[in-house]
Amino acid sequence: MSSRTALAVSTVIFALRPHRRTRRLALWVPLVRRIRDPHRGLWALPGGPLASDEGLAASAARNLLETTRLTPQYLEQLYAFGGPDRSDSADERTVSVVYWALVRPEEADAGEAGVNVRWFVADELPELAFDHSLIVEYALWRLRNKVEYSRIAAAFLGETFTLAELRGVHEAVLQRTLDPANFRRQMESSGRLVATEAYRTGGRHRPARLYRHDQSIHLAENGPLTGL
Amino acid sequence: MSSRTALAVSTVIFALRPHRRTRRLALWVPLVRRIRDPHRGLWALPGGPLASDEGLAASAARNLLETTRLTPQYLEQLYAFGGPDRSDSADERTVSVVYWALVRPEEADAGEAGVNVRWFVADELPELAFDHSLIVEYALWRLRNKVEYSRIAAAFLGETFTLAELRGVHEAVLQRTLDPANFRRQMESSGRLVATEAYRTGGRHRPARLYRHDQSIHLAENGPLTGL
DNA sequence: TGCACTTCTGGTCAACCTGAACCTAATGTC
DNA sequence: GACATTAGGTTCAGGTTGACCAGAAGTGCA
Repeated sequence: MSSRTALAVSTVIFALRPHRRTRRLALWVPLVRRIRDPHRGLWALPGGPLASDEGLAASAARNLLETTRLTPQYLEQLYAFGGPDRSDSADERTVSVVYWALVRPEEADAGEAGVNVRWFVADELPELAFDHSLIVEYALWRLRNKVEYSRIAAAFLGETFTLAELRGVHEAVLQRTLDPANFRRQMESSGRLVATEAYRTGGRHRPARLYRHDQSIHLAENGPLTGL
Repeated sequence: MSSRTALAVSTVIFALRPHRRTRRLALWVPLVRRIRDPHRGLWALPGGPLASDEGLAASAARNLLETTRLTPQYLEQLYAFGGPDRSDSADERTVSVVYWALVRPEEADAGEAGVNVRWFVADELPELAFDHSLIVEYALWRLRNKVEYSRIAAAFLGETFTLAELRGVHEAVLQRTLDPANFRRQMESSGRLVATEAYRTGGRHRPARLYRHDQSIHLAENGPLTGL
């Protein structure tokens, strides 16, 4: 009854890199090892208290930078978790505003530095602190839904890319193979792609045309909140 | 820099009632007149500080009950707003976790009592306090999106209803007319409806069969968060 | 009683979308 | 130059969608 309520911001960060065993693209998530009770020693989402003069999204981006040295290509609010049971300690309850972010693989490599930070494959996580397992599960659900009707897959890729590369992102996120011809038809008719005159050569096969995304289209459509 | 951060929970409450002029179904929203600065006299979303021992959703439901005497048929988190600029006063910043709720019209009538509470048609709102106009706009956007792929329209109706009544809800939310025959076909093939043996008589036309929703299907699919 | 009127309900049709299969094009390798 | 491999394009069947039509079954009125 007399408990205080603390406000924290955490972030689920996704990167796309080959799985260690299968070499196929998989989603990776960086976690931070807790160095104090409760849940000391368990892995948790990067996050921290909200600075008094910054916005929620800014706090997520700052914390992401501090813990993983990364800047997100895409950042969106996921959910605010505030059950009275998820307390840090007996006399303090924490409400967490959680964001989810997408970063490029090159960036993810550069971010390996942090000593208490380690990257995990998103579907092979260890036991996490607090309710963070549920949070990651929900973030994965949102990502898998959103990749189908937005162009957020672009956040995993560079400026230009082949349709096979873009398809690889979708396949890794959705965890199923997609028909190349049908995928091409869908992407071409979506109007989100712009064909360039460049080609990706070097493979032992016909070169693939490079595309880029139409920059005038937002990564994801969030209605009236698009600007935030 | 030295400002404190307060945590509040607000709710955008939707009911469906005939428009005062056109007599057509429209979305209504209850607002509360502010009795203190800042924005004294302006209308604002019902809400209040989070009690220390309750969950976020519970706080929204309690506040909804206190200000409008209503219990929601549907309640879902909308977004957490926390820009550093939306402060109540110079030295205190407020982070608002906003929910949106759907209530039945009968309930909405009973809720007229509150003296500083008034219902407005959702697209004809006056100037609102803080960033509440944006919040309502976003809630409307979410509602209009969600009504197309979930069965939340049921929250506006009673236990049983005719297809015309259900179509009326969709038309009012989406603000466009729908073909009765095609709407029927879609609803029937969705598997969400169960036909009853009762009919609605009394109109000067052929009686309409009454349907009810399949209770085993959730109002809205929220993935891993369905239980919360 | 019979007719007008209204909405319910079931159906058709063309356009579009989707998944699946197949074919040709263009490169590197041997 | 033959071959393996992936890019890129076409076709076909099945399902879905919007537009429209017509009979069914009530109420109200002559």
